[in-house]
Amino acid sequence: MSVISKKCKYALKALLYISKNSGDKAILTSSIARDENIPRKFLESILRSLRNNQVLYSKRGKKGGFFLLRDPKDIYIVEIMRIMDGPVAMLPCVSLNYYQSCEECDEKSCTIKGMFENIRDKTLEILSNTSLHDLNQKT
Amino acid sequence: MSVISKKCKYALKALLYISKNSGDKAILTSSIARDENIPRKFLESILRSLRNNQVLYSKRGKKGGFFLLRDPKDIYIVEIMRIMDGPVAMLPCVSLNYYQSCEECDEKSCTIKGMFENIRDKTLEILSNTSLHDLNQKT
DNA sequence: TTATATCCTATAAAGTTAGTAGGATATGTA
DNA sequence: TACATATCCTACTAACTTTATAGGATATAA
Repeated sequence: MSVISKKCKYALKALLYISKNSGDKAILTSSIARDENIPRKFLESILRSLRNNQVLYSKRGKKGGFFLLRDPKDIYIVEIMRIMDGPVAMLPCVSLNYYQSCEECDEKSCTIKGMFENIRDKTLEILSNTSLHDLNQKT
Repeated sequence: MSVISKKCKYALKALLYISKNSGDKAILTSSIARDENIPRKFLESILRSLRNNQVLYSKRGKKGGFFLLRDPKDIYIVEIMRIMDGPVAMLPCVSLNYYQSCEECDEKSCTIKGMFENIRDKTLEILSNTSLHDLNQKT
C-alpha cells in the first residue's frame, strides 16, 4: 500500500489544530486528543517527535503545552511526512532523502525507475508547496 | 511509508520480463526467478494472482508456463499496482477503487483531503498512461 | 505543596510482509 | 502407460511494522 500511516495523519491533524488555535496560550495534548479523536498517549509520542525535529516547542508543567516553532506559512507538509513516515517516493532507490539501493536488480538497466521518479517529482511538487497555513485556509 | 511492496515490484519486473521475452513459447517461473533474482516460490504465488486477475494466462505441465493475456500496450501499470498493493491513494478516504471512510474525522470538514486528491490525480495520470510496452521501450 | 503537563522507557497486541514447505494436479512426449 | 515437468493450492512461519498502552519521572505555575 502507498497509504500514509495513522501516525502521520495524526501529526498533520495535530499541527493544523495547533496552527489554528494557537494564540499566546500553549496547546494541550489532551485538547487535541479530544477534539481530533486521537488516542492521547499515542499523540503524546507524536508531538514529542515533532518537538525533537524542531517543528514544535514545548513547555512542561502547569500552563504547559505545545507551540509551533515557526510560522504556519513556513511549515511544509513534506517535512512532516518525512519525519513521521520516512521516504515519500514509491521506490527506495528513487528516494531523495532516504535512498536505498535495490539488491536484486541493476539500477542502470532498471526500466521502472523513470516512471517512479516522475511520480516522486509530481508528488513532491505538491507536498513541498503546501504549508500548514495553506491547508487551514480550506473551508 | 508510501513505498510499494516487493510483491508489487516483483510483479512488474516479471511482467516486463514476460512481455519482453514472449514469442510463441510460454515463460517459466524458474526463468524469471533466475534472471530477475526473485524467490521462486514467492514468484509462483505472484504469477498465480496475476493469472486470477486476467493479466496472465497459464499452461500446466511440460512445455507449460505463462503468457500475457493482452498486448503489452494494453496493460497499464496502475492495474498491476492495484492488484498487488490495493489503493494507489495516500489516504483511504481519497481512494477511487478502495475507498474507506475515516472513523475519527469528519470528511466534509477535513482540510487535508484536497491535497491528497491532487496527489492521487497526478499519480494516476502517470500510472494510467504507462503500459508494459512503454516501460520496455526504455533503454 | 499541590495540581498539572510534558517526558521517557518499556511492553504488547494486531496486522502486514515476505517468504517457505510439501504435495496435488495437469500435460506433453517417449 | 509411464514419466518428467510445470503450474496449482493450502498451510504455515519468521520478521517486521504499526498502533497503541502502562507507569511513572520530571518540570513548572500558583
